[in-house]
Parts: sequence; C-alpha cells; structure tokens
Amino acid sequence: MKKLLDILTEQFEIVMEECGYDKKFAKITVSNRPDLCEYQCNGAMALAKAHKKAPIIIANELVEKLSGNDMFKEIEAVNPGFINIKISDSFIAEYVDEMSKAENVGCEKNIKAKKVVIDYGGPNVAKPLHVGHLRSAIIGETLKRLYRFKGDEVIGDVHLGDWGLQMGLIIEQLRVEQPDLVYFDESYEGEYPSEAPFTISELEKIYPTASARSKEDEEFKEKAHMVTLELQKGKKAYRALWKHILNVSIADLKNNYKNLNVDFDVWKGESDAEPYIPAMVDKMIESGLAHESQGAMVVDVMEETDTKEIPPCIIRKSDGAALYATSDLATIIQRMEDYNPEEIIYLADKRQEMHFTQVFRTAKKAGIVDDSVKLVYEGFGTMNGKDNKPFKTREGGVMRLETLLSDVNEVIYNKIMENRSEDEETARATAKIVGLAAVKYGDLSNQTSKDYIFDTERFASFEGNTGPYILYTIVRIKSILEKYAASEGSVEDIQSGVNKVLTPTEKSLMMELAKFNATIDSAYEELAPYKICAYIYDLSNAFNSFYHDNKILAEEDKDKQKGFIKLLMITKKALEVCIDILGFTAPDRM
RNA sequence: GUGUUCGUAGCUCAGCUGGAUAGAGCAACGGCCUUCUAAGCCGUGGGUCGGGGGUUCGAAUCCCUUCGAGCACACCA
Repeated sequence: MKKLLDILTEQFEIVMEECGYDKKFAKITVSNRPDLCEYQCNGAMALAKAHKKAPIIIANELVEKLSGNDMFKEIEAVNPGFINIKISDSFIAEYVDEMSKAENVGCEKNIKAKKVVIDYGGPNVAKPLHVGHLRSAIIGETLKRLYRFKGDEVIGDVHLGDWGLQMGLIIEQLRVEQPDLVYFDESYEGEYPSEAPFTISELEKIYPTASARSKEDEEFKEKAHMVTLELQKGKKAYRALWKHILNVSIADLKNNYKNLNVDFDVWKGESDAEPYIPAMVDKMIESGLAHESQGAMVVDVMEETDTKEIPPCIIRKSDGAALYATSDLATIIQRMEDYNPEEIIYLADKRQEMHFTQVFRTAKKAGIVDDSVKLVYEGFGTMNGKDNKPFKTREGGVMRLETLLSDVNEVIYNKIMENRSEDEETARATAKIVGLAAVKYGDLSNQTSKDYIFDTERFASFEGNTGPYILYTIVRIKSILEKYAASEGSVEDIQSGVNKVLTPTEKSLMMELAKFNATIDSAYEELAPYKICAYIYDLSNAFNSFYHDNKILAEEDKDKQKGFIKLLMITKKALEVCIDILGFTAPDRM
C-alpha cells in the first residue's frame, strides 16, 4: 500500500511537470505548523532561484492547478512560498479503511526476502545474565521481529561464550571441590553419567570462585590452562563435563530469555566455530594475507580513506592461540556454510566498533564472504544508572538481569494494588507483563547508539512516554470493544468502514494511523526501533485525545458508532503489531 | 596525542537529507471524574539549541574554529 505522503507528493509531481518544473521539488511533509495546516510543500522556494521567479508566484501557480482535487479540503499558497494543505475527510477515511483491509496493516513486505543472521546474545555459559546483556537481547529481538514483519527470513543466534579458559577454570575448580567425581578418575573407562554433578546455582558459584582463585593461585591457573587445552583436544572426561556445563547453563539461560520474551532460533557458540579455525588461519598464511608481526600472525586492514590508524587484525597470538577475532571470523565461515545469509547483523556494545571493523575487513579480504554479503555492526550505548555512570547495584557490583526485572515488577505490582482492587495472583501476572513493557520500552525508545539512564522510578511512574502508557491505551480500547460487543454484537461483523465525516480528534487519529507504513519502513531501513516507540506514543496520544472528545458507547447515531468502533479496531491493531515487534504484549486489564 | 560520538527547558529526551513561532515527558502551577479505566485529558510558566565565526533569501540542522564530556586506539572478550 502506498504511503500517504507519497500519494500526496505524486499529485504535486504531476502539476509541477505540467508547469515545467523539476518534480523532485514536489516532496510533501507533515506540517510543522499544525495550527496552519496538516501537510506542506516547500518546493516552490527551492524552485524560485532556478526559474528566476518569486516563490509565491510558483506556489500560486501550483495551488491553482490543484484546487479542484478532491483529496484536498484546503490548499493555499502563503508567503514567502509555502503551500499549506488540509486533506479531505473522505480521503483520509478511505486510506484508513484500506489499511484495515490490507495485509500487514498496509505496510508492504520486501519484494525479495533477504536471509539474515542476527547475532544478539553473547552470554557466557556458567555465568548469570546481567544488565550488560539486556540491550543486546531486546534490541536484537526487535530487529529480528521487524525484519520478519518485512518478510525477511531471519535466524537469531545467541552465540554463546562456551569455549576458552573459563571452561578450564570451572572444571579445575570442580576437581578441587569434588575430587571423587568419575570425571577425574584417570582409570575410569565406562560411560559418564547423564546427570550433571551440579545445579545451576552451584555452577554460578563455581565460576567466580575459580576466577578469583586463578588471580592468586598460580598453580591453579596453570592447571586450568592445561585442562582447557585437554578439553579442546577432546579429552573424553572433560568433554562430558563440558556438555553438562552447557546443558545446565543453557536451560537456565533459556528460562531467563523467556522471561524477557526473547527467543533464539539457534544456540550456537564459539565452540561451533572452533573446528574452522586451523584451516582458516593456515589458508590466510599460505595466501600471504596474514603475516608475522611481533611474533603474532596479523592481517593488515588499514585503508587509504581511513582518518585514523586501524591496527592490524590479529588472528593468532604469539603463543599460537586463537582469540576473539579469530573466533568471530571462523563463525562467519560456519554461518556461510550453514545458512548462506545475505546479511549478518551483530549487536554489540559500541566500544567494540574497532574490533568489528577489523573482523569485517579481514573477512572480505580473505574471501570468507564476497562483496554481496552485508556485514553490519550495530553498536549500542551503555545503560547507565542515575549518576550517568554504567549501571551498578547499590554495592557497586553487576546487577543480575533477574534482579532488575523483579525490582521493576515489584514497583509496578505495588502501583497496581494502590490503584485497583485486584487479587494478588492477577496483579502479579499483570505486573510481569507491564514490567517487561516498562523495561523494554524504556530501552528501545532511546536511539540505539546512545547511552541512556535506566531509572526505575521513572519507568515505574507510568506517566508520559512509557511502555505502561502505551499498554494502558490498548487496555482502554479493549475495554470499549468488549463492552460494545456485549451490547451490540460482535465487532467483527461490522461491514462498514470508518466514518467519512470526522470530528477533529477523529481526523487527527486517522492521520496518525496513516503514518504506520512509513514509520515501519524507516525503522527497518535505519535499524531504529525508537522510531516505532515514538510512533506508538504519538498514536496513543492521538487516541487518548479522541477518547476524551468522543463518547463512543453513548453515541446515539449507530452508524457513526460503528465508524468509531472500526477506528478503534484499526488503532488497536496498529498498536498491537508495533508492540509485538518491540517484543512485549498488552494485558486485558490493568 | 590521534580518532570518534555527543553537548537542545531544572531533569530525561525528540527534532539534524536547511524552511514559518525549536517540540514532548517528568518536575511546578491551574482546570476536568453521577457518563467508555483520571495509569487519562485540557491549560500556564520555563530556552542566548555549549561559545564564536562562515555558507544561505532562511541554520538547532551544513562548514570551520573553540570549550566541555564519553568512548576507542594490536596479542582480553
């Protein structure tokens, strides 16, 4: 379905060409002076110089040609050369009716679906999710849903940190704590138990203990290195333990992500890329792409257009070990082999920009991906506390994600109990839904690349530009639709469209609705979830004004009432589609 | 030091492919519930768009400069 502004622009393009002007100046925008008009065209002023005419003359010329067009209710030229437009009720009403019938609420899918991998998890096994994992998860989840909404095929990959020294540390610490386990019995030759010798909470304690110990105890650290090496070489006992660590940890992670309404299609990790590393590195060396520098093997990635020094990408340390970049490169090979995507998007902290620049350039130079594959790094800003410094617990530690969520839920639960009489179970369930919306909207409504302040008080205050406000709006609509259905019959049976003669707030709501496809498209093109947030906030405002100015259930003109109900249905649909893309849901009551 | 992002109301943020009077929310103040959820709506006050130059008919927006802040700059991930 065409965008409203494009339809209006086309009208101007036609008359501009008729008058001998370049149609690129026909662009219509939403008015920045709503007191004067709804839409505007500023092209006449830009045309003035080229045609050596006063802009107002050009504007008048165009207006005269358009004045008979029934899309417009009013169209006038204003000094110095603005063209002010008000559209007709019937035009906007027909547009909204078309939206309600169209697939995807009138937002067209891509003609050719892309295959895309989104890498947006990055949690480490055996470590709890903390607030540092929040942004990646919720922004990534939203992009995945947005891409799917546009018709693309998306594979969301959690990309676990499941390899490396940390695994050795855990196993070695386990040996210290439980030396009698069969895994540590060198003479044992049977099958290893299928039950893990630890629970998730035990596992979560083991890693910090081991990590602290390795900093003080050289011998322990040495052993952990050995264990890591043996694990990587495939020692059966350690592999079996490693599997247990993975299984226990992944089960817990899945549960945590589920609470965030975040869902990954594949649970691959660094270990899956590992097998590709030796051949990849060898090939880079053989081809002459990689060269030795200070004992390490590196790939030069500096380009002439760079404004600063880009250090070479190290693919093998001087001690022969692989590192972050190596693993990421091997992961690209694995992904190309498994999925052959046209695009890979990485969600990572914006401080990692240099790293991804190096990796992407190396991947292209090494021919791991050809030029048609888009490698996208989407760096996000830091989530800060109220002091505008990276978010910490009161004690200065890293806050677990669970804790953050339950804190927010608690505040919201208390608000619900203050405002409404609800039984505890219902209130808890509602608080969970609203809490998630508060957290996600609070995050997504900021531009991805910017730091933002996570302020529980503010998010929990429920007022203004917040997730709960959006949900409240949806709940209001649901409530009216329910009541209407109870007295007048199913809302789905209404065959007629929205009203064609509009009250002012009714028209404003329709004009806001009509921005849907343009908003989704620009959010998609710019990877900008905040645009969807801004849109549903405006849409909610428009609805709430409409709600106050029009009595829907008390409306005596039944046809007009049906038109209202129809408008509510499409508004609800637009809001619900948007929050679904943002990864949260609305309760039935709150 | 080099590069990079940013600096808009007391606070949190939009606006930045140049257009009319720079917008929201919070906080402050004042209205609106016998009527669809007042977690709402309507209104008032609040600004040298960090400073200075330039380009332009026109600059928060583009260019230069300066001040201030964050971040990154090869063997961590």
